[in-house]
Amino acid sequence: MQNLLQNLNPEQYAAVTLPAESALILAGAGSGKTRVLTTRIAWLIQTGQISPSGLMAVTFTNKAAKEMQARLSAMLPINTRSMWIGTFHGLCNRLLRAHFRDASLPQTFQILDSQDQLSMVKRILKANQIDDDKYPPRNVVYFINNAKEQGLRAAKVNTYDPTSRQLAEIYGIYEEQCQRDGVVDFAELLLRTVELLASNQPLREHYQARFKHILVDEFQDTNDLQYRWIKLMAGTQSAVLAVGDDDQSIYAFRGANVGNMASFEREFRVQHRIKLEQNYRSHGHILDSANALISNNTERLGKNLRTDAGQGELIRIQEAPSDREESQWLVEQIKELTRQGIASSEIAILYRSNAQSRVIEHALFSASLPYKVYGGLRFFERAEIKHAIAYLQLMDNPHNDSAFLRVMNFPARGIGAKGQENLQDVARQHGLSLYAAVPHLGGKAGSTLGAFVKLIEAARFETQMLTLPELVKRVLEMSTLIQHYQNEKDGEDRVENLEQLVSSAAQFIAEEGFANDAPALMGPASIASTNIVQGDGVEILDADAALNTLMSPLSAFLSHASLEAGDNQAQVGQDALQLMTVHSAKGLEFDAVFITGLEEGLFPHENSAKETGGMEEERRLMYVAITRARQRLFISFAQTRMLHGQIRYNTKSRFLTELPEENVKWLSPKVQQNWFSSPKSAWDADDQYSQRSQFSGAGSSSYQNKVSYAAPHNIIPTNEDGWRIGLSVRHAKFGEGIIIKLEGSGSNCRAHIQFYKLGLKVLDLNIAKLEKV
DNA sequence: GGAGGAATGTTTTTT
DNA sequence: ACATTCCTCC
Repeated sequence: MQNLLQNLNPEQYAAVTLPAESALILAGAGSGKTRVLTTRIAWLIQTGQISPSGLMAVTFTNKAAKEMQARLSAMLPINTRSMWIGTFHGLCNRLLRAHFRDASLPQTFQILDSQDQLSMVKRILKANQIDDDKYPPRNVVYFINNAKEQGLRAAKVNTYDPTSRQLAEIYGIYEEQCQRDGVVDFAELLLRTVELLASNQPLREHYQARFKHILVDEFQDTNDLQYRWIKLMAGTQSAVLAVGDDDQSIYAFRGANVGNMASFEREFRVQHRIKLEQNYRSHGHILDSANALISNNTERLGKNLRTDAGQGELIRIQEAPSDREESQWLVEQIKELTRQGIASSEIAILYRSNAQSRVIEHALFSASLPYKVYGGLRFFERAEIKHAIAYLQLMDNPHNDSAFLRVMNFPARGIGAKGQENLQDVARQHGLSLYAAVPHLGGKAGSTLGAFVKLIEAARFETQMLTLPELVKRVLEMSTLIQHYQNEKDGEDRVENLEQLVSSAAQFIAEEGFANDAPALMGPASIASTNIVQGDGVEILDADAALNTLMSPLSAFLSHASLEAGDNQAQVGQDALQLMTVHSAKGLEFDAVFITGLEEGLFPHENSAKETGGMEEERRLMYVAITRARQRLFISFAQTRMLHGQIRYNTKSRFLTELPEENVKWLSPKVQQNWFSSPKSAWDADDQYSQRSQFSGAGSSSYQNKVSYAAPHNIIPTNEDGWRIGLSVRHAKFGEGIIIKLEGSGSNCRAHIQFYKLGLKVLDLNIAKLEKV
């Protein structure tokens, strides 16, 4: 035990050895959060305060869950597979499998991923002749997921106008369809579990009594439904350890509610709040900058990182005339870092949006610098894999319409759009699944579809006793998927992926502890034997959490395919530069980090201004970006950038002005764009006018650094008609103002103009009569 | 059923 | 600019 607690700093030690009461750990970036979480678990077990089955640890990503299991295994000789360590969705999946009857689900219910959910909504809109211009499928999906995250069923959704009534109606049809198909979407996994626990007292009390300790990672990212689930699992007796960092909350856009941290402290009567502020990652200049930047946010619980690592290097800031030159500069800097002996894989290039990667990739490619882009298509999201999975889903549940639709005519077997529509009509009339409706269909479509149904039935019969890898292999053969791709030009990769599916099935069986010869379709006998019937007749499962005790190998594999879409990350080990969005960089760290595109409108993103709290979230995003760096941090921006086929003229990000001057070094001339680059600049303040007038002259203002640089005219670009950012203009109606952004060119050129009296307007330069002042 | 052209929509993302 | 999806025509 002494080993476990060795080398913890006082705050970490305090967190690890907290009494069995609820607590909030504010864990700053690089403060050893995962270490505290895993050591806490190990300490609780080793000191005999809890058995491995008496605690639950929840994360957001599979990666984090696996990391926790791996570190725990290294600390204690225990089987972590049977422990309740997993993602919100993974653990809910397990609960619903164990209590499928109480949750009114078929035992082999399947999980709809986002793609499937969207196609299902599209299908419903079509079948009910709802105008998808008025109700775009994406919005409908958003509406449904949102309602579910509020815990609202279709019948309970607030409707206040015809549009919301229609949306609620679609939601209702969607619910019915899912139930009939035996499928649940991601939000449903959570909602179903919450409803199950809320309505089933014995079950709820059972789990509340069982899990004396609940640990939640990245608590700032929880949404309302996830928070409700934690409350239901905890009851009043369990000790909940919430670990999070409000300054790293960057997922409000997908429903995360930082407010859950405050609610947690209040509702769980938290007596222990521990701040982990000692940073083990970054050098001083980097950390000071991060601290200074984030102090501009008002909504904070308050935290300041410190380091013993020394000040280190200054942060380098580069201004480039264009995005291409920014990338060129990147190449030079990276070559220099490589010369200094920094491994490429220890260098990250971060950007706010994926669209920015193209020009960077181009420059890196031309310079023959190897790189990896994170965030592409993942293994189980590839079309050929989705097709194979659909066939596998039909083995377990042929009434899954989503799966049926995906492959009933793939590979093509002559079932046209007409036939498909007829089948859907017949199915709707009889209230049947597509599969069950086939015998009611006549004509040519009836016989071709009949053949397809026979194929599925034959496959189901033939594979009954096969193991999972055998079953996958056989289904690939019978479906002729592999054949189809072999005949297709450029199909080699797809064939390879399909073959890899067989090996990933074999690997899965081994990792999850299924018997090598277990029939894929057969549920484990242990489900029945571990169900204990309590006095009041409610079945309570008290098995471990291992998949092999809850599901058939096939069911488990299909869950795995939906819940862990596979790696979207570059291969580790290979020495290549790491390209990714700031969002995907969260949780990672690198020796050297480049943050690119620090421009108003891009970072902070222009869309963020529309959302309440949007600017603060952008600033947290910048905070996350800065704190990824261990030793070297570079920040760059470009005056012009190609975006959506148009040249955009942007000004430097306000975040740059929020970094303390003593921590940064400007590599390029600092351009005088002061009139609008300061976030606090007030347009109606008189002294702003005088600053503006300094622009046309070449001198530096007091606002500037001591050093004076080249005249800004050389740097700020002028477009073909002589318009440029910073130009003062007069409009007959709006009065005087200043151009802060230019979009497009030629006959399609607009200017964003900040008028002193009337504020921001966007004017078409070919229409508006503007006078240069 | 597939090729080729038009229309469309582009912040961030996990499960 | 560019990818994806939709639509039309053979």
